[in-house]
Amino acid sequence: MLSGRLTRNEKQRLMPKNRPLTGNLTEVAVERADGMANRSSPASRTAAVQEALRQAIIEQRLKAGARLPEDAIGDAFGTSRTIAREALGRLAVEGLVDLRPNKGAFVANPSLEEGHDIFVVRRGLETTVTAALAGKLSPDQVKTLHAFIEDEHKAAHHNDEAESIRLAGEFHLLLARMTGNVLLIRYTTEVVSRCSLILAMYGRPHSADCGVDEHREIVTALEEGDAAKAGKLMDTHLAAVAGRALLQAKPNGDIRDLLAPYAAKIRALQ
Amino acid sequence: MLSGRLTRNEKQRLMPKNRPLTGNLTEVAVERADGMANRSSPASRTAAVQEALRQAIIEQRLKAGARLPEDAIGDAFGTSRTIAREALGRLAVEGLVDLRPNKGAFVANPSLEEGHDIFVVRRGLETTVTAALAGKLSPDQVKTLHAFIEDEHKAAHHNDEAESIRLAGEFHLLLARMTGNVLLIRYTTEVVSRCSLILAMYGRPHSADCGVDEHREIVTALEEGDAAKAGKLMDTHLAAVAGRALLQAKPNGDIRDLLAPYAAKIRALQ
DNA sequence: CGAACCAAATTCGTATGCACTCGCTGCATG
DNA sequence: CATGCAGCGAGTGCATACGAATTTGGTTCG
Repeated sequence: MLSGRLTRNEKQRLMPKNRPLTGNLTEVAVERADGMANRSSPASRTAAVQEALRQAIIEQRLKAGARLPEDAIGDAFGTSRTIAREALGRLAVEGLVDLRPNKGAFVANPSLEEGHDIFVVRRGLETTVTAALAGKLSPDQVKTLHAFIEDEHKAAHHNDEAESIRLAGEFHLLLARMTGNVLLIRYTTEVVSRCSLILAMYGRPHSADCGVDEHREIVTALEEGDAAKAGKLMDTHLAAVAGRALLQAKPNGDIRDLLAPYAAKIRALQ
Repeated sequence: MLSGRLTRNEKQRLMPKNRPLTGNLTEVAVERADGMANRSSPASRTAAVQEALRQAIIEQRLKAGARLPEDAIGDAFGTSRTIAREALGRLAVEGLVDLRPNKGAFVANPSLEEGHDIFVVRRGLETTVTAALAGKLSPDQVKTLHAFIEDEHKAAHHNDEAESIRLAGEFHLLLARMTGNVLLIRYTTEVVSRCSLILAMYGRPHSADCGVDEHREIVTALEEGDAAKAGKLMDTHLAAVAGRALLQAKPNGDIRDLLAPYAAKIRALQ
């Protein structure tokens, strides 16, 4: 019964032309419609919308600071504002969306400073991950990790920046999931999402691929059961990623991008 | 216009007698009504309800596993289900509430295992806090901390267990807030909430007060700027708290409390 | 006497309507 | 020409209505 309703997407064509919505919401919705359908369980439309928006934000198809009106999202996904609102609320908790009372939702526009803070937390969390994992990986898990690193290597060679960032994030998530610690998984997922956004915003091009070898080293240390070494490697790895990314604003942005953070700051004040 | 509606509480008397609601929702609501009123800004009713429920859960006025029907909460607080639902959703994110699709919301009933996981994360986070704070405390902050520890000491002497647990949590929050790292503060707040619940559920009586001296030591190490020492102290402190708490189930619970976890496990299966 | 089935009640999931708030535009005024 | 302010439109905040799913209790049949 759910799948039938997703075809309602034609509604989007009569979306109000009111504002030059930076990223095209309808594209996102259409593309994701399949994803929602072939997901084995409906798992609540909210989750589907949330996931779609999350991807769109991380991939920067929805630009930082872009407005996210509830009805536009509802229309785009063929649901009511209720669903859209709920999804936005959850994304706000994740830190990918800014929710300003009586003003609406906006794609998060983290400053460099916030980015720094997030990386600090991430380093702490992932050090915990390595501590939990050192010497406790099953042979299967090790195999999975090595296979994954192989994929990363390939993506890096193809100079596919977006894919590299995504895979790098996935690697860290993979590690977190192997701990089996639900809370640790959730927090790690959140910070990785946010870091992906930050890297996409501020990272220099080709800054992600350097990490593959470091990933390999970390896995090796984990296999050896050397928690201290693994933790150290992870920490310096993340510090390196943060350092590469957060030194400066992305150089290839046009004026609007460069001004966006300042505009956001002003907006935040009022 | 809002305040008038809170008098609707008489509705509760005809609340269905279907289940022996472990904690009385209406008590919670009434008590909190003032809190909502004298809060300077309305600050959204959702937040108020969320806060009230959070307190109620941590103080175990709403017992673990208790049902939290949306209408009952709405009625109790004089709002609609919309608000109640939103608040429950946020609490679910915090881990204080279990949200089972199509079945409703329940007060979280963390198992010892989950408790262990949460403490693992907490140790990681708070180690990060100490790392961020070591040698960076202003004289004012140091003074604040010492004053706080003094309060803890007094509460411990009064054998006020609930207050001791609350203050112990507050101390850790105080530290986290001093980092100024928004994300770190949020995560720490969450884990401290959940740990409070777990301690209340599983902690042995008088197990909290032992921590005061350890708090003092941690602050001293932070003043000295010895990050390693402070981190170590924090880690062992939390390990000790966890150890004291999680060794066994609370002995003074009545039969229903003792059976609750098992009941929850069965319910979770189906 | 027990099991299976059906019906009623409860409660959730979702949509939608109304009111209020905020920001903007255009006009009047110093 | 700058400033203040009414009116207006967009969009959220909240309440409520309706359909669907799940549980409960009773009833019937083996």
